[in-house]
Amino acid sequence: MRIATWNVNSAKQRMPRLLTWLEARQPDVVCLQETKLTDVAFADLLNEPLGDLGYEVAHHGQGGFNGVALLSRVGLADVERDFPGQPVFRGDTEARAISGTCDGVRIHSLYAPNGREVDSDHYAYKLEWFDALAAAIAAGPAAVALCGDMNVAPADADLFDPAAWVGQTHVTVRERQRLAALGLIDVTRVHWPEHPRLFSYWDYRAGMFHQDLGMRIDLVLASPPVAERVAAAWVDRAARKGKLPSDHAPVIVDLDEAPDGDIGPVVPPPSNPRRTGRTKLPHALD
DNA sequence: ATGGTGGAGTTTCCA
Repeated sequence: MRIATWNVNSAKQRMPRLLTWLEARQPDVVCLQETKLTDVAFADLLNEPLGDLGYEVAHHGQGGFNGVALLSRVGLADVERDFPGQPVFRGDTEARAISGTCDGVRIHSLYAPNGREVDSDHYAYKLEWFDALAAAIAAGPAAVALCGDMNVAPADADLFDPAAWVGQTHVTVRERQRLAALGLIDVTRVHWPEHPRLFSYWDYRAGMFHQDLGMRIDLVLASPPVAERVAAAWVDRAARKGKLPSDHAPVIVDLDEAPDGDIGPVVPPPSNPRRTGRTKLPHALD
């Protein structure tokens, strides 16, 4: 099963690219963020072309800002908008979370609050949002993947220059603690433990992408039953190139088949690490 | 030149 997550920065502006990219990459499950559309507008624009590509679609949007979607061609069950305990900002529950079960995995498409300035009301909201998310995930299914724009760079290695972020959001200890407290595995980093430029976001301004001055804030965070199935995990930088790109690149993760629980009593071959149960994966979140 | 881009939606806010 191929899972992808992409902050498209307006599904309307990105529609031609999105459809071309889906055909090229053939993801089975797609998490989108910053659609910036209402549910009606998203459906009017995309339900037909996405249906033609074989996807079931669930969208949660408010128009203008935020907006998340979940596409699946391997089943899309028990769709939930928001998550239990999700905080409000200035009275509004923002459209930042949608989840569904796809081929046995609970998939969350998430757009974390930006935080704006450290210690602003938006920053406090961001921390509360992560706290509530952690509680909701802990109470949910064991096989889970959080996919999306988490607006936190897990480590300094996820920044082109850590000095450029001193005093700014996305890198503070409190934000990184919230990310780590989710207790999940950052599967892209696990598969590229030493990669110095595993960025997923580059500011539109000042030629940042062309100089590869970016940061990694788009993540797939998986629980052990999912993480141990990861065969590949990468950032699709090509999708950031060319005309009218999003400022984010997609992250793509391939999962091996789930272990089959219906083949009778199994004595797992001890030489196969996939069957010996997960003990430890390197480079979990700091 | 006192800025750099892009998307929202009206005029400035947001990222």
